[in-house]
Amino acid sequence: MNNLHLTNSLTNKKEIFNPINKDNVTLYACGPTVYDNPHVGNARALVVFDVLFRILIELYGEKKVSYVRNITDIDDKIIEASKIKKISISDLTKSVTEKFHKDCKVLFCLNPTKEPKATDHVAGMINTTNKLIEKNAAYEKEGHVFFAVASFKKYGKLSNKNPDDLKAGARVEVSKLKKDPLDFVLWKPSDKNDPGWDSPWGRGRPGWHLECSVMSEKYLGKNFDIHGGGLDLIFPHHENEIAQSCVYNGTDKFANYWVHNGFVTMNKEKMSKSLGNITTIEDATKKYTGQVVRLSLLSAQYKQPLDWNNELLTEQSKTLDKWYSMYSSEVSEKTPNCFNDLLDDMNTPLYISKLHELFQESQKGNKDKKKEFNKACRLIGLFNESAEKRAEYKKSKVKISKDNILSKIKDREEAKKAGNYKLADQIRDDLNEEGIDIKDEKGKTIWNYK
RNA sequence: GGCCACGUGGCGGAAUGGUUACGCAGAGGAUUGCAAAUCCUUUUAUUCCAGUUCGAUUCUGGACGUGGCCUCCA
Repeated sequence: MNNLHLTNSLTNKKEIFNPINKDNVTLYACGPTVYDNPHVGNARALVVFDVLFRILIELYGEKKVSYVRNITDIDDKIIEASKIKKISISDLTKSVTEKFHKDCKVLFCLNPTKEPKATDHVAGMINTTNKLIEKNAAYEKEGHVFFAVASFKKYGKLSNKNPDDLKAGARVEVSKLKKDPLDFVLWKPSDKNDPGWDSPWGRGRPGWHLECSVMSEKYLGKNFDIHGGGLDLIFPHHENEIAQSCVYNGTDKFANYWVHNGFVTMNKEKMSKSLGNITTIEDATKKYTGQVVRLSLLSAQYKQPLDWNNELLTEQSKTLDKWYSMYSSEVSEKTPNCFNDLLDDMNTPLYISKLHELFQESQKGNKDKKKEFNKACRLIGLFNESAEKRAEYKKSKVKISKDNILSKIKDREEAKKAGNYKLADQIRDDLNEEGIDIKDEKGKTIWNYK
């Protein structure tokens, strides 16, 4: 397989990826709503699309891929959170955005080409809303503007839903202002104290789906290659994006490929804020390293569910420890053979199995394989910190001082010489407790931070 | 209720119409003062039923089970 294949949610089939323009391959991924600290579920989407970005870069070249990931900094959840936390909206969004950026860095995600904010694009959203009204695809009612779903015939194609079923199964109270229960809001009025912008329909703020349509068009064009996000965004978010963009653009083509990642689960249940079963990225990367979290997130194929638990993390942590013994700054220039496994719908587990093979061969002294191993690790965002830096990180978790360690090791060596193995073993056990790994190799004591 | 995904060894997790995934754990061996690390060898699996087929874990149908979407969510 030398072509990239992706499962397209539009068709539910694995398809060969053909970009519209090989000199500018375009990827849009839904970014965070900055109202609370990002959790491991958010991290999965982040890492999955980072890997896709890296694959595209490897295939088409760094300068020929445009990756846009938005930041949603206006939303009802943000307003609510700022009231609960009693801090201003701008302080809240600023601090959460900072935290998000920190998490991205810890997870070794590349910076997207562009990271637009919703609040910088309100004018564009008003403009789009106006056009949709002109086209009779939207209507104003008491300061609200709704998109009329009936104006888009293909509504429901992405999420595999037919509008009649949706109406029948409606579980939410429908606003009386809507002509059709499926219609969704493009613009809504803001209370005096809530953030708002002046518009032809009064002071208000945009609905959620509109920003992605406006920003993707601005930075990637009316028709672009890949749109990604979590499985839970398919309906209604992405369905609504498609509807409003297609009607606005007067086409039936928006993103050509829709890629959706599966959920992170806890005890088989979706990790989500509303269920309260979340682990923040900050906590996860504190306890383990960012790389361990990253490798764990890639241990299942992106569409499959991924259960988050200690066993997973400790296993990946062990793997990375092992692998780091073959860390090298000498990296092969060639694309490794196993890259093909990534091309096959990002089959990261299969790719990782090849990393194990390459590791074994490099350990046996095969220098080419070692270079290839190092290249292959970097390709999915591993080995981004040197072995020394990683050791430093581990050192920070150990309380005992280096001098103390060295002196204890000296004591142990003397005890060994004297044949006092009981004492020597005791010292080794003690150091082990402190987080120091001791091994005797060829008569020498080798020690490492665990 | 509608729609979707999934069900592989002790665990995680790929693949495949007939041949070892891989990792962790377990067992045996080499090595070691004993360990650790490493290396070698090795045990264990395709939810159930029916069909198609020379042959199905893989394709088709059904049953059961799990999870998800239908409301904010990555």
